[in-house]
Amino acid sequence: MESKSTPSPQDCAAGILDIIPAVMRTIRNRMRQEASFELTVVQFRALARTVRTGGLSVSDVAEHVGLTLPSASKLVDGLVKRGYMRRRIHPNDRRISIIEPTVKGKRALQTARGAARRHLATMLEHLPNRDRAVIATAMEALRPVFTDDNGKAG
Amino acid sequence: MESKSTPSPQDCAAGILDIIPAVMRTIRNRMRQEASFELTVVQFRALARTVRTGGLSVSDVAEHVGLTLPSASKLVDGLVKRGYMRRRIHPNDRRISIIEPTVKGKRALQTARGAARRHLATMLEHLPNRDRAVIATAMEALRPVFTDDNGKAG
DNA sequence: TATTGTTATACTCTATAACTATA
DNA sequence: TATAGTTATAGAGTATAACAATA
Repeated sequence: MESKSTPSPQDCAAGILDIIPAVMRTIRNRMRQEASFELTVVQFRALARTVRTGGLSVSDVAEHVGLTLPSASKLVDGLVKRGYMRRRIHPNDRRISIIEPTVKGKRALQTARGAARRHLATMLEHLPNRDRAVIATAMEALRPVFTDDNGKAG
Repeated sequence: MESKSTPSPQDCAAGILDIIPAVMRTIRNRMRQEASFELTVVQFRALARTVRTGGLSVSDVAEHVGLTLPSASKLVDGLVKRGYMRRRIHPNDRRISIIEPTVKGKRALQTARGAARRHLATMLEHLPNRDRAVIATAMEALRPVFTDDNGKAG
């Protein structure tokens, strides 16, 4: 594999298009199979954002997970109904719902994240150290391109 | 960023879990927005597999895209109805449907792939060459872990 | 009037169960 | 009986449009 000498943006994009969906499918399927995974990827992301920020609006959720506002509202509905988060009215603007995680939500997130991480880690275990280093570095390179935030999500 | 010295499988997994969904969301949203993208990610993958293999069973499609057999059957239904592929009966076993791409299917795939690649490439353009090299290498490292096949998909 | 969010409605995707046809 | 696939049915997720409440 001596194709490492400066791939074009197109080559790089092709590689991403080729691999990322497969990785995502693995993550998603795993979430579906595991009993401890009671969250879809979107729900996971929404909850993670809620936990991370400590409290945010429905619009913020919508933007973060890439849903329309009505869909985000329904997404929150479901997570509230299941006890992972709660709605609170913004003290200065009664139109705004502040979404906050519950203790159960924080726990579920940690459980889900841990299980996903462990499963992925198992799959990566047999790679040479060097490959893992490259992968980790690549993820950090991709972060600013595909993420609004700057820090670690979660 | 001097965290390159041998990240643990867990660290590596955390990075993947952090970034991959965001990348995937970008790809998916782009596919939804672009008029030239008449395919969802799953449809895209199924069609790509069909084109790549030249002909395969519904079960093969199901396994490749990670759907149940009935769902894959319906997926094929839709793609056949829209003229991207056709069904043919296996000459030696009449139970098996051989799925083949049509000319329109091959063209649509190339169009979709090109558009996706161009869009992603634009996003990656401003990265330093070195980052792109790392990303491309990382994708190749991930390929055998998350993919059944060995060659390039497409 | 503009903004934030919810409700109403419909469509797509996916799953499980039951079924058909073939081996 | 076992296998490949389809049909029937139902549930989740998402979108657009219409609405309600607040600013």
